[in-house]
Amino acid sequence: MGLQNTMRALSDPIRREILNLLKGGRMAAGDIVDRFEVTGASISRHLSVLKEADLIRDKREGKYIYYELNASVLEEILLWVADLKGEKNNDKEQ
Amino acid sequence: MGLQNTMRALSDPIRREILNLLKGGRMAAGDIVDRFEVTGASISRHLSVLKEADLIRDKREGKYIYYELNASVLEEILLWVADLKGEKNNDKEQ
DNA sequence: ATAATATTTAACAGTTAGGTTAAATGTTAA
DNA sequence: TTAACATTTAACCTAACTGTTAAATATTAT
Repeated sequence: MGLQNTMRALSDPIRREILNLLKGGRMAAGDIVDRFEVTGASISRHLSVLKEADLIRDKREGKYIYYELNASVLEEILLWVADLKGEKNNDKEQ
Repeated sequence: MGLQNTMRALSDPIRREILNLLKGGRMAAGDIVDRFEVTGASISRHLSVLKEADLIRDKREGKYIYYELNASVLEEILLWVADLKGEKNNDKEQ
């Protein structure tokens, strides 16, 4: 939970690309693996990082495990970034 | 440059906190150091990571080096996140 | 020029991250 | 039950990250 988990999860390009893929709908782990040059084990750990961050959800159906995007967590990032971009006044820190 | 640099820079909590501090206006490196428990050398490297990502700019004035926020880079993140949150249709990847 | 202050850079140590292969687990089908 | 398939977990290796202390650089003041 929390911004830290989310930011850390998003700091890896493969993980961001996985999220992009899932934007188009849920995918089985194996289909995700096929989109990358790294091993299934490696993707599996990326998926677990994304899951810990609650950026994706998984659901087993038979021998497949489907992953889907959970974009709601991204709201926190939007707020954080917007706040930073927001009122950029020139108050001096004391 | 690019999203990767930005995301990596934002993945560290100290660096995010530095950006938050700079939201209130520019600060000299030493004043930033005073806000954290780690050494000046450590903060200095955090600052250089943020600078590489173009999230901050620096300007020497006499013996002080002032850092200020460059929030414009954050636009890219907003776009990326918004896109991910956006049209979440249910097309299957082929 | 020397000293004092502000900040960065270098060298090193410990930890974390991401990749690989091999073994383990869960599910389906023969 | 055995085999085949899908996925994860474990063990291991290397590279990257973050922190420390000490040395280097830049500026100002004496």
